[in-house]
Amino acid sequence: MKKPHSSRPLGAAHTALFHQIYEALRDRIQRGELRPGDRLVEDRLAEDFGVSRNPVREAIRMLSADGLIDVNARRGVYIAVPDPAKIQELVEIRAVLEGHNARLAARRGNPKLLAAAGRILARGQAALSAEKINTLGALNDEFHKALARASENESLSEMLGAMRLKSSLGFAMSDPVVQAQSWQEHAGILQAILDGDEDTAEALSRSHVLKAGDRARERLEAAQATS
Amino acid sequence: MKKPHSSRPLGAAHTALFHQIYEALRDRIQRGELRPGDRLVEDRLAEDFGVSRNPVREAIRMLSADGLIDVNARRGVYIAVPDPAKIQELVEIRAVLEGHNARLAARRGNPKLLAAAGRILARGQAALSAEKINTLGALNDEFHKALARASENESLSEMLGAMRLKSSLGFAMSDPVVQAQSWQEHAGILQAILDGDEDTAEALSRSHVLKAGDRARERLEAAQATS
DNA sequence: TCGACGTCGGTTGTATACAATGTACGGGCT
DNA sequence: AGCCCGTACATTGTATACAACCGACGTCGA
Repeated sequence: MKKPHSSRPLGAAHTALFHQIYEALRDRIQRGELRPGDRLVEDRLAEDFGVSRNPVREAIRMLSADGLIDVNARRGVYIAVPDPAKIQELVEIRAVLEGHNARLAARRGNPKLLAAAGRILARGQAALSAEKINTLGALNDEFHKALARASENESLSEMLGAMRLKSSLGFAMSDPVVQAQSWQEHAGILQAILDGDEDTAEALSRSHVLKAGDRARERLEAAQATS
Repeated sequence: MKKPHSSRPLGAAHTALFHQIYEALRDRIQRGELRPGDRLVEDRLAEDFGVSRNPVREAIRMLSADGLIDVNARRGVYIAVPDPAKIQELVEIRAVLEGHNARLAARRGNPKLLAAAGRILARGQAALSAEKINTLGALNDEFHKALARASENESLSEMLGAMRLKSSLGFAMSDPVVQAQSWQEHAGILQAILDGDEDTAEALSRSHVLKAGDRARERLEAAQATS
């Protein structure tokens, strides 16, 4: 169950330990190394990271506030197990926000930021053609991040990032045909933004998120049915 | 600067200390007992609450993840000082979400939940007539909470609550005339929801949040100009 | 007079130690 | 056999102790 991840000694940055641990755990969750339902034991984490329990606990509190883990008082903390209904709620909210974000991006029309998004889009399509499926998940995240930046609303950008992470807990990537459709939608969204067509950009973004949410939910329910 | 708040010994509930402290600090921030820019010293808080520094630190980490406090590594933590630009960003996002929430509430049309909102509305209008201005802030929060419940989207409800808190950091209440207009808008929103008019409900909610945001920002900039 | 430097108090960051609770396992009873 | 209960262990929650760093004050020198 637990890979002997063997604790690289925390990249030795000059930020506080609890912060490094917070980011490390966050990364592991995002990468799927820690999966929903997995238990986090403070002692083990402390030993793995080569620190005491205090920084670990503080990191855990932050993850808890982010909603990435569930704390059962005195019964241990677990990676949050996605409840399909909650995920659906989050997806609906994210659809609205992502749509608004696209509208703002179209309104701003910042050439530099949109060009950056275009580059990510090209890389995604290239990776798709080359069938480098394992990199598509990260590129997908990059693309949405680029779009978020293009709206020039930093708070919105942060919120969308957090929501993407929360609503995509279990699964890392899907199969090629689904990815192909997804990147086609990406292209349409970016085009609408470049055209300055706010209504279309918003509508396409919304439906994109909702569709991706449906696909994810299907897979989630299928996975939970087998367990 | 520091009132001798004298530390009632934490209501003696049976939840973990760090959690109680988290909620206590959250409350103090919401009530305005702790104001933006105020410093939080771990030792003092620990002594005030009659506990050690560990639970205090964990509570601080949670508040930090919520965005309610700013942490300057090794330089102390301070109640977040609202940057007008950021507040404006948050208000815009909140307007979109509150609008969507109203749309959902109109779509659901849950009689019980809408009746509850109606009762809050009546209490607010009564308090307005009686010029009990100091209670209007809490009632305003209650009304928006009731509306959030009426959309029957728990995640949205939580997010809106967190955003209201963050975007209304410094100020507790405003003057009577502003409040009167605000409660008039509340009535309009609820009426549209009761009519099942999704478009109107959304539009009114949006403009309500944006107007309230403008008023708050004016007062904030005025306050910062004097300091 | 003014600025560089050293020292010291105050505060944050981390480690270790102890208390308290939950869980799992096994013995005894029916 | 099956269930109840008690004991031991594992783990969380909290307290205390130590280390590292920041900032302010004062001294010294130009």
